[in-house]
Amino acid sequence: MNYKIKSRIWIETDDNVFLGEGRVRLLKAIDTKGSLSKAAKSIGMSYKKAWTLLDAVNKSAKKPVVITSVGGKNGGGATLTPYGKSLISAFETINKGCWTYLDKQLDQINNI
Amino acid sequence: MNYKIKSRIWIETDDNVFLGEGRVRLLKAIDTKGSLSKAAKSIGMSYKKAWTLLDAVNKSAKKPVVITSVGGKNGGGATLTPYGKSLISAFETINKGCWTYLDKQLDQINNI
DNA sequence: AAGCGTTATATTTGTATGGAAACAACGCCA
DNA sequence: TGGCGTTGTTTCCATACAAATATAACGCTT
Repeated sequence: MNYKIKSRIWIETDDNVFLGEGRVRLLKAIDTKGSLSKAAKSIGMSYKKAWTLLDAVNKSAKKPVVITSVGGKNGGGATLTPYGKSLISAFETINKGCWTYLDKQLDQINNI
Repeated sequence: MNYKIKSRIWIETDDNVFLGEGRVRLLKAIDTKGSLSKAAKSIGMSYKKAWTLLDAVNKSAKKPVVITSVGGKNGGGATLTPYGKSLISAFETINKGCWTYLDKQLDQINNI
């Protein structure tokens, strides 16, 4: 059995984690579901954890990432801003590039 | 304040973590100290945790990484094999390459 | 005005992780 | 042969993390 190289990347501001793979997955679910509770349920995450993650994202973001509203037409909801969509896109592009870089290095480990 | 991209890489075999940054730090300390207990103390890690990590490394490695001996001249000890040294070197090279790749991608995040 | 589906928040409960300490086994050495 | 400094292993406890539960607040809708 050969070795595999795995990686995790994330974005920080002042030692606060801002964006990682789990948060990106949550943001994408928010984009398709339109609500935080439905997004959390769709990815098997508790509402509380989802709310905590979203709160951390919004607190350390330079511009708003998700707009939430309480009460109203359908009880409220959460929508991803264009800035949030761009962030997700950039994150995933960089992440894929990291994977392909690591794949190219695999021989250095397996051929020792 | 600008964003920073951070990363963690590790090596797996069959869903078992084989080598990561913490294990590499432990292996390097073993190389300089010659014993597991002294290595653990030198990097502020409990002996039990160090032993557990080393056990996992040895169990999923394709060739021996650390040779341990019980009893004897100085009570025993732990020595890094040439294979282990090569692994550490390759791991750190790949890790640095990952960091420089990510640094080059930073503008994609900060310029949105 | 009551009901609904949200967001937002606090409280409790359960679980997993990690450290501390204790101790057996081992083999050289004096 | 007893002492020493290791590795190897178990047990217990504390702490942090995660999950479940409960509830308030909100504002449209009917």
